[in-house]
Amino acid sequence: MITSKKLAEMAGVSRGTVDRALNNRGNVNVTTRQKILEIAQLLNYKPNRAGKALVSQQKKIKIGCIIIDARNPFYDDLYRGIMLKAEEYASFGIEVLVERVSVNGKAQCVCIDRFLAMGINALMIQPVNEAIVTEKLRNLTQKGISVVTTNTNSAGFEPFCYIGNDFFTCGKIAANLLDLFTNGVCNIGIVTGFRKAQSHVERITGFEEYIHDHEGMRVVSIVENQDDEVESFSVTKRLLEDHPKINALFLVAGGIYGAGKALKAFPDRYIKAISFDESPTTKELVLDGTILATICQQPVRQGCLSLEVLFDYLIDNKRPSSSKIYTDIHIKLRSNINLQPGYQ
Amino acid sequence: MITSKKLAEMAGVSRGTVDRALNNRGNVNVTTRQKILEIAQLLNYKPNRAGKALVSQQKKIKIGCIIIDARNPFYDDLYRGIMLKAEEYASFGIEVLVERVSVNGKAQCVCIDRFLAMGINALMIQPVNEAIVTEKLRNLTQKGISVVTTNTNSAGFEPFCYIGNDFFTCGKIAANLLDLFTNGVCNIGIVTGFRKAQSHVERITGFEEYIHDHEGMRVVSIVENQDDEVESFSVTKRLLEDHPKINALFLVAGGIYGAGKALKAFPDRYIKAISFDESPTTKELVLDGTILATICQQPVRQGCLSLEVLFDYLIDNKRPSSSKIYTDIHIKLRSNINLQPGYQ
DNA sequence: CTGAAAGCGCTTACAG
DNA sequence: CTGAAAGCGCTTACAG
Repeated sequence: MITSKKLAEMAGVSRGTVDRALNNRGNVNVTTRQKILEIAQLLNYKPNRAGKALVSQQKKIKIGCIIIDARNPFYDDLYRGIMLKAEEYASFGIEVLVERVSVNGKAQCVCIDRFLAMGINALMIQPVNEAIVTEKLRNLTQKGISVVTTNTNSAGFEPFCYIGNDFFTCGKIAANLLDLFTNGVCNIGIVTGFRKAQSHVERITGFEEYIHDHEGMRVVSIVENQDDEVESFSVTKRLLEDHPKINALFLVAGGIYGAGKALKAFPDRYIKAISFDESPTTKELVLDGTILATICQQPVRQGCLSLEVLFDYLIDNKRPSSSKIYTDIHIKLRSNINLQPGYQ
Repeated sequence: MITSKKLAEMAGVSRGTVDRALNNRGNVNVTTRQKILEIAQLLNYKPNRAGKALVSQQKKIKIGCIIIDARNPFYDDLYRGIMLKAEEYASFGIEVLVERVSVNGKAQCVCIDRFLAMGINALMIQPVNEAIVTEKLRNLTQKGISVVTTNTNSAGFEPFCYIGNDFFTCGKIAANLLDLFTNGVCNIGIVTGFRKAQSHVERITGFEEYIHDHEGMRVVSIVENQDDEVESFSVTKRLLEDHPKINALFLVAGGIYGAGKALKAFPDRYIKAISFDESPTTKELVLDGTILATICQQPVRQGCLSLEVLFDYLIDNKRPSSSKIYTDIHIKLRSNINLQPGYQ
């Protein structure tokens, strides 16, 4: 293995100088620097991660994490992913602070300020889409604190890296499944969460793009359930009553349990339904056949990846391959919804 | 952070003694050992990975990898996964040796012997299912060399860890998809690779278990294509000619391109076809609608995981959570077959 | 059975 | 602009 010590010997300088040259810390004579870089290149020198990690512990690196606090098992999975990595990184001397904050821009900002006071070096956040948060995150970036946004993004903010889903493609896949389940002929009812929520809009846009060149597929009506189970039950029920021809249902966001209850009120309509994510109630609906497929987005992995990206950057100065990392999209049916996910 | 140095101070002994006690290296007075373990437990001591990694480099750890050499892009992906990790571990001073060997038990054994002579500490292998290989792998295990089997296993051999697919469940999922695509009513033709290949048999068993309680689904005939494209074309063509009622096709293994060609000869039959993996030719068949869905098994990730498991064990003495790690099963349709996989 | 010393590869003050 | 020394947390001979 080629080490910085060997490099120093070959260049006839000290290891300190090698370090300064390779890491652009200044205070190196230009020609000396050139020489060192050349030799490093020639021997394909790669700094040893273990050595690097050991000394970076002295920096007492802290990573702050803010995830949304709401009654949604999806967020619990995100949390689990974070904790998995937090534990691993503890053994590298890195401290990970995690806070669950309600869906509220101000509350998120307060938490960020608290993290700042504690001296975090990087932040992972599932941001609420409010101007006040965008502003705050921009501020952090200016201060040199890298921000990773997970699962959602704050409009107009350019994070160090976004980690999450490609909502547009998810919508397309939903349409593709309905196409296959109905032999390309269906009257579709769409139940969305909020007409304005960016992720919900993107899913519907992807869905519509797919059916655009599938003549037999038609959207009959779109209703909104505010991500609320009770509301979802009543709007879905009314939707199905008002449109007896609907034989396919696209459940865009929350309120799946409520919609499922409504579906069960029309057992003889054989409506093909598609949903997202796999909360326990959704799982049950897939298992009992009310929902034929649900499209999942690896929340645990999103949590893991967010910390991995920051770790690699803080310890190794290694940037992610892209500023957007999309997790895999899993189609789950009755026969695979109960599988343990592979190693996260 | 709590370090072995701190532990030593608290127990009033040297770091050497702490090390011997915690790692069961012997030569420690029983009561001293007890005391050290107690304190470690109390303070929830976790050894620092960076420190451990740094010293384990002096062992010059070598991992040997043997994957099958055949014209199958699946194996290339496995190779890519291995190389990804090999590069990462190089920066931990670990050497990864990779050989591609033809489907031949003796050739694999010769390669293993070569690796032994080079002093490998662990082996990753995609074993050929022959007694001679099983025997050799058992031998390695006895010598204290951990063996991970990837993608397939050698009958009767208990590896340190198996990493790959759950073929049985894959078969079930295939049946589940056909169920959904045909509204539960179909006459199925099955094209398998080899009647005796374990993985092919398992996929068919899973498939049959699913249709067992789905009255409308019926298997009309099973044919064998020897994983050969030309053979596959002719047996599939004959199958469809002989059974005009077949409206669903289950492609169990290789020869997908040939089967696709045969399918195209019967455009007016609208046969619903399902396959496995995503070689370039299979991708094309999914994109042009000949195959509706293909079930994929993350070969790159299988390669990565195999090395990860060995790394964690060699460096950290950490065993995998289970002796079988199944990678995720991805259902790919026209709308998601061209997506880049998330971070491997 | 135990401890003191040296070393893994890297970076960080500090003295010059 | 440069080098010598110390140190991160762990393990490994070696001397007693």
